[in-house]
Amino acid sequence: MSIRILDTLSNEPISLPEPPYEVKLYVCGITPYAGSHIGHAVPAVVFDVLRRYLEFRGYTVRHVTNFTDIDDKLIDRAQALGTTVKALADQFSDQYLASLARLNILPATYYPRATEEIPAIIRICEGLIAGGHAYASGGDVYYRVRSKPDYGKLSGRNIDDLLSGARIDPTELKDDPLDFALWKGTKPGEPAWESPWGPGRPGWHIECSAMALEHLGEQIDIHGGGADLIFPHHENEIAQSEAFTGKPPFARIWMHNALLRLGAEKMSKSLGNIVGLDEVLDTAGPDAIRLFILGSQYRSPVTYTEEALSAAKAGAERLRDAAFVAAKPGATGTVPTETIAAFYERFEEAMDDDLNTSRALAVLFDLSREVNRARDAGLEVAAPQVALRHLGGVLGLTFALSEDGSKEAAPFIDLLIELRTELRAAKQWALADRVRDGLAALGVEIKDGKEGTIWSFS
RNA sequence: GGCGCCAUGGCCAAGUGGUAAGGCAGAGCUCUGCAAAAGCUCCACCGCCGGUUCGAAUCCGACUGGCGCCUCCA
Repeated sequence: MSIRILDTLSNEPISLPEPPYEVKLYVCGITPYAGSHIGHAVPAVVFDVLRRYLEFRGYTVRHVTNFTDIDDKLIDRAQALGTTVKALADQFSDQYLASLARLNILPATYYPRATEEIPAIIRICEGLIAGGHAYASGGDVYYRVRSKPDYGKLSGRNIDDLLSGARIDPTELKDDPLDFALWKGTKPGEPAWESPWGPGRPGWHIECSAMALEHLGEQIDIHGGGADLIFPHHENEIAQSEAFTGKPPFARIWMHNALLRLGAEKMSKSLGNIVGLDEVLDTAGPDAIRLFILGSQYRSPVTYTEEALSAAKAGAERLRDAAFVAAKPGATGTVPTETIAAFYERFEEAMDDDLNTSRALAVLFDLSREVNRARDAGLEVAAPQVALRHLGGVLGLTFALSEDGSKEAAPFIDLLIELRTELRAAKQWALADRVRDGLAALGVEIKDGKEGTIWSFS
């Protein structure tokens, strides 16, 4: 079977060409004007899993994710903080990438920045003007929404409905209130670049078209992002890209993840209901976050709650224990190859079906049970464990013990556990339990096994 | 107002025509100095009403409740 992804535009499952094939993947990135919240982890994890699964299935992936490092919010924020747009953007871009690394996200092949694509942006504006799809007005350049009849095809709207929406701010510089800015003439104090229309800066949507065109070509395979980008961002991207190249489709597949909610509402900076990504990373670790996100299919909205996260944390621990538990001493016999193969089949079947990570996760939990059963039955556990770690790796799970920076504590904890083991051997239960309870109070969990005692940070 | 989505056990979440995956929590048993972990067993008829069908959580219609986009947002 082949991988099928539901395309937002056609609402049909679309397959990619069979491998070997290089998948051209463009995922809309962030505007780095503030710290990241867990909502940002959703597309990062979803598209990371897409990438890992494609590679698992034999594809190579050219993955480009942009930083929109020039825009109104950045300008306002920089002025408020008395810093430069560039310094601000660099700070939050770096911070974002550091958080992604902690989440075990594979780095994109390339991370272009809007401010480094100005020549391409200008070239596209000129091309659109030449083709009659855009016009200069004042120091601005606007895309003419009515220049092609299919505007609105991605988000399922038509221009006249949009007009009746009445939240549009008509500007005298625009021929039509729905036309959007490709290039904005500069205002005093703003960063600006030279252009045929005078000094200015890119509008919001054009940078993505430019970067996709520059780094992936005129037609890409998968264009992804959060569902909130469907309109107007991706709608406008399609319009200007296809108008510019004259080669539809701009993207073979449009793939959008549902937004994370906090309580009943979506999490967003404007609502002020944000939970920082790094804080969650600190308390729950990367695997729990991934389990939490991948527990539902990417097009279903997930709701962030403490309970859901701690449930995911418990699940991550279960997987990790199974992935590394030791076989009984003197274990003989192994789990049949066919049994292992069946898990792979189920996993692939789930993932092929529009990245059904929820089902794929169920396979991993079943595989964990297989490991534990094999161990209890006195079998070798290496084979199912290798499979578990392999397939878990496709979902980007690290199986790492807690990533607490408490490594310095490890030797001391080991020493205490050694002492406790001796106390237990001497049947000094009260003292042994004091050690265990004391460690527990400090956040160190102990598990006694046949092969000795293991511990972890809870 | 326009476009669209969702409603499954205590919580989360798969499942789109044939009698409900998985996780968390809970109960019992086994194992164990105790505890934890692990294994086994148990725990739902799928928002409401009507319809189609031999048969529906799954299709159609109405209703109720919730959410998203239409404005910066991943």
